[in-house]
Amino acid sequence: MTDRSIVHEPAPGERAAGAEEKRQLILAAAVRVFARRGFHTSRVGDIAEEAGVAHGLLYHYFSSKDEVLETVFRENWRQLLERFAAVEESAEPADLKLLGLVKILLRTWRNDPDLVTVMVREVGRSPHLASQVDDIGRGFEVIQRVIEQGQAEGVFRAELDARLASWIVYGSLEEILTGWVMGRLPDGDEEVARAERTIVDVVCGGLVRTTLAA
Amino acid sequence: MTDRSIVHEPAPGERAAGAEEKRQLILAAAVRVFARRGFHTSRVGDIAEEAGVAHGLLYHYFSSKDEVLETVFRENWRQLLERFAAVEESAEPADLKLLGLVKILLRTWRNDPDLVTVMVREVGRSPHLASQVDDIGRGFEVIQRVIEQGQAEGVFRAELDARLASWIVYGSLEEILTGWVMGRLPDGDEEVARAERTIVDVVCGGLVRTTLAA
Amino acid sequence: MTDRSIVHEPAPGERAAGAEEKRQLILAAAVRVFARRGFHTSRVGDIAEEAGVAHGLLYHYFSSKDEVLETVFRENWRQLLERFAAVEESAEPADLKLLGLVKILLRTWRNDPDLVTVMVREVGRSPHLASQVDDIGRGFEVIQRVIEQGQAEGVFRAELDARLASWIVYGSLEEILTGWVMGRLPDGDEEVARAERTIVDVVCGGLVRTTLAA
Amino acid sequence: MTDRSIVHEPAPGERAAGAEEKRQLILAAAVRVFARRGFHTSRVGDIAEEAGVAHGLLYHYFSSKDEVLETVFRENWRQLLERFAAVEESAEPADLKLLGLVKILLRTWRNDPDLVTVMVREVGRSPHLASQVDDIGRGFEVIQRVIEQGQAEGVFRAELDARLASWIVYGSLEEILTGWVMGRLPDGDEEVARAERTIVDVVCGGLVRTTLAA
DNA sequence: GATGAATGAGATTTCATTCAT
DNA sequence: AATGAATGAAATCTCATTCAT
Repeated sequence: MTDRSIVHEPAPGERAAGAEEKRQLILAAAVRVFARRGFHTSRVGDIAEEAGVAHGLLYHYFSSKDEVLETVFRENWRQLLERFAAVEESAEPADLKLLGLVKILLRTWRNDPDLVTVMVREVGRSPHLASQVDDIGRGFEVIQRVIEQGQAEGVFRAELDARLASWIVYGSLEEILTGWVMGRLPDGDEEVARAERTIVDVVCGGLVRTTLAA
Repeated sequence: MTDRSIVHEPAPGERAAGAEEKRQLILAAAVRVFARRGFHTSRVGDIAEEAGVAHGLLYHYFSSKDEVLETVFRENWRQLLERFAAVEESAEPADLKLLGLVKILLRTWRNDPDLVTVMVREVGRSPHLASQVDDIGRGFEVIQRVIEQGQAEGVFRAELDARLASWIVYGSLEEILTGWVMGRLPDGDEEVARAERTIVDVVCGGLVRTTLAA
Repeated sequence: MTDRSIVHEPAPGERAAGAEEKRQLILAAAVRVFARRGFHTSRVGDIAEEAGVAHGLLYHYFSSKDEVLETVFRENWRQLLERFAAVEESAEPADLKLLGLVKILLRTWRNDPDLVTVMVREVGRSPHLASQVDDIGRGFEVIQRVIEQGQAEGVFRAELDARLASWIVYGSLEEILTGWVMGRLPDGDEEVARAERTIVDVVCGGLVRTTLAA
Repeated sequence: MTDRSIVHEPAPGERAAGAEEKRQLILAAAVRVFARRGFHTSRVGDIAEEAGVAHGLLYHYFSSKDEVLETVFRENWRQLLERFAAVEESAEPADLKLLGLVKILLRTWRNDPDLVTVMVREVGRSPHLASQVDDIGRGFEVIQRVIEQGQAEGVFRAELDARLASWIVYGSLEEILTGWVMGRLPDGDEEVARAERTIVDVVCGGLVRTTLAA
């Protein structure tokens, strides 16, 4: 929606609007199909059928099956990055920012599990989606900067490698999402809340019981 | 190698030995090819060529391309689990055990990057490898038990969810391996050593600087 | 031809008509190829080439090579059964009906030897064409009912097993068709006419010279 | 057995006897497998497995899968022709000879249904078994000569085409065998007896009730 | 925009046959 | 004689993509 305002609209008539709707229809269908069957085993015909259009139409909006996946990733990851940026720019202390980032990712699961499934399973580790490399990196960088900020503020330990730490945080998130995606980890509302707490708790406070805390 | 002594040898002749060698040849070739091109884009012919055998022979030893991947996973993961078990059964305190587990996984990267590439990219998140589900879970369980042991010994904080914590630890490991696999994270000897330290450091000590430590 | 008027036409445009034409093109090509090389030794590519289309198109209309054969059988056998029914329902005496049925089968050879070749060689005795079983049986039943009618009318001997007799009649026909198909029996116009006569003559009158006839 | 005496026996030792046994073992297994799955869908490995030998051994005794089928046909058809010849040379009248021939073929079904299945389904109509052509023809010729003898003796009607008539007789037999093979016709002892009677009855006496007979 | 017929490269898998042991 | 590992031609079928309508 907000997105739409950016896109070139040839005419404010129904034609263009209808066309854009179809495009979104196809993208949404693709997410469902990719989530269900995986990218490689999904057929272009499956996506078209799920969207209720002829499969030829898909090539009106996208140049290939790969581009559909890339678009799914790009358009959604951009939204995520925007929300990341909002957290980063907030006035919170570093640890609360970290919690904010964690919440953004984990709650996306509740909102759109299919989308997360696709992101986690298909995009994260496939080497052939060119665009994704930089964009994903940008997510890590936000986490890294928040950690560095915490170190600069004296809240986080300065001796830790902030870059590696950002990978640890992100890895924790992605693994738990994967657990939910694969159905190997319960994912009710309560569990999501607990996961948020536990990740921040472990990553910030560590597993070890400090003498004072005891 | 160690395997060989365990394996049933149908006949003490060279035939069986030769056959087993070929099987291993194919499996090793498959790992290289899957690492290079990904499972779905690898052709059976590529594997055969890499192994220096006719592609038909592959079907003498395996019933399908899928079974090759499954076998790669199963046979190697089993080895990993055995080494995990050794660490778990050692007399070390919980945090050192955790370090031991971390080392096992991260150093495998140095020993056999292709294998890790395949495990991380193809197996970890593909829902269609039946056997894998249980076996992977068994890895998590070891980590979880080590954490629970730490909690029981009073070293680790008891209020943390040990199961989620094990996913966090494993996710950290896998993400950094992924970083190496994708070439997005430097992976020299020094970096591997630092990653080991950082993971244990973060997970055990947390990011936050405790008042006393300061 | 007659068929066309019955078939459901999805749209009154040329598209559907063109598609149906292609389908028939493929079926006709398949008959020629199967007749020439036999079903098992015919390649899907041969059929496509004979039809002048890409082999992929065959799978647009049929789900497998087997289904092509099944369709050839089903659609043609149905026509035959309709002509059988017409004879059965006519007002002729039983022996003339029998002659009618014989003529239908034997003259098909002259009209479409390839089709008969396929029917005789590939369909009649292959156990894996599911649909065929019932339909073939229906052909026998017509013959049997005509014989039973003849018995009821007192023209045919009542003590004969009508079912077995129908198999005898049909076997006579099929064997002579086979002889033509295999080139072991001459098949000119005259021979076909003589075969018609001889079959009816033998089956109705018997080989034995009756005293009176002598 | 009787056969064996004709074959060249390299030495009267066990080696040769054992070898010949294996050959027969393979042939018998082939008949069972061909009957069960059809020639084209039977694998050489199936035959070997059924025979309990390695599939390589098959090529010790036969040059190809085709040759196995050809051998099955040749060796068994020869036996049949010998029995046909015995009937032909007997002193019986033509109609009884005809009955004799019918009995030979139909009773083989009871003795060895698998063999008949293979003969009927695979050999009779496949154009690629070279040798068979002449041999099968020889069967027809016996029938034809018996009919001609009947005509010469004045028992059978002279105006009938003896050659076509022989095809009719043979077709009747084969069709009923096919009915048994395909399970579309009951095949108990009684049914076999009735089939014998009916075939001779129809073919000799005809379906039509003669005035006197009535 | 929309359809779906048509294409054809390409992938997996099968299996008869060979041959070293 | 006997085995079964090894070969590789060949076949079916899939499916992304194009394009005429």
